[in-house]
Amino acid sequence: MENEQSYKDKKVITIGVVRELTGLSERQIRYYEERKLIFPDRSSGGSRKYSFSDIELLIEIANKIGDGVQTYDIRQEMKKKQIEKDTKTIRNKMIQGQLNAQFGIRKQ
Amino acid sequence: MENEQSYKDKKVITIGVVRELTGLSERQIRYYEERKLIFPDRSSGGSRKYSFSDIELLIEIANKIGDGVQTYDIRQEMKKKQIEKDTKTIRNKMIQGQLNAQFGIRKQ
DNA sequence: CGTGTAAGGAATTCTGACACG
DNA sequence: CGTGTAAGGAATTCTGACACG
Repeated sequence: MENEQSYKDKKVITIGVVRELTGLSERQIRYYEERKLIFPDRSSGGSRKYSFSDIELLIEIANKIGDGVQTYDIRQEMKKKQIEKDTKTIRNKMIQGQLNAQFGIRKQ
Repeated sequence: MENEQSYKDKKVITIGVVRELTGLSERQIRYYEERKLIFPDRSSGGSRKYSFSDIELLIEIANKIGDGVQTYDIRQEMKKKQIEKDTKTIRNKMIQGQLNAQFGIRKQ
């Protein structure tokens, strides 16, 4: 659950390769970043670095735009999903905290 | 067994990122290719592209060189390993062929 | 709104060679 | 043998802007 994901989420891919892998133009890829849909890392020189996850996300974004969804709405969707995810994480942490406090049970 | 590996073995990483990830110099990385220890893809423009597997292999190579092993000997080791692997693959295929011929058993 | 494009510059990468040892 | 380096050039990427609609 750590080593597997380390490949998928590691931001190491330059925009040219992303262009090839997604079929999108660099203009499109940069624009989606401008609209806060995607968040590449930067090299020391300023080049964008993407992960495989980012590439999958870009393809989803492009599909939605192809369906007529606007970037603003895509962003709202993503925010909502993120909140759901965070909520679950917090709930789990609270339950874990309760268990620890009462029984000292701890996940390995 | 296909999608997981597709990330690890996909050659999408430029030499600069490989340098950062391995701590090796570009000179070293290119030299190991010259000695036939590593085989990056090339972009249309000629830039080298490496996979995460390549990065792991580069680290192994560098460790061996640090131990005093010469590139030629590392190459022999790698060849030997590859032959063992191929032998196993061929043996499996032959067994599979026998089973198919006699019983029509087929792997899904 | 989402995308194409030309512009100019900076960062990245490439090859072949000389150097050291 | 394995690696550093300076050299010159080519490929890659960056930003800000104009255009269309």
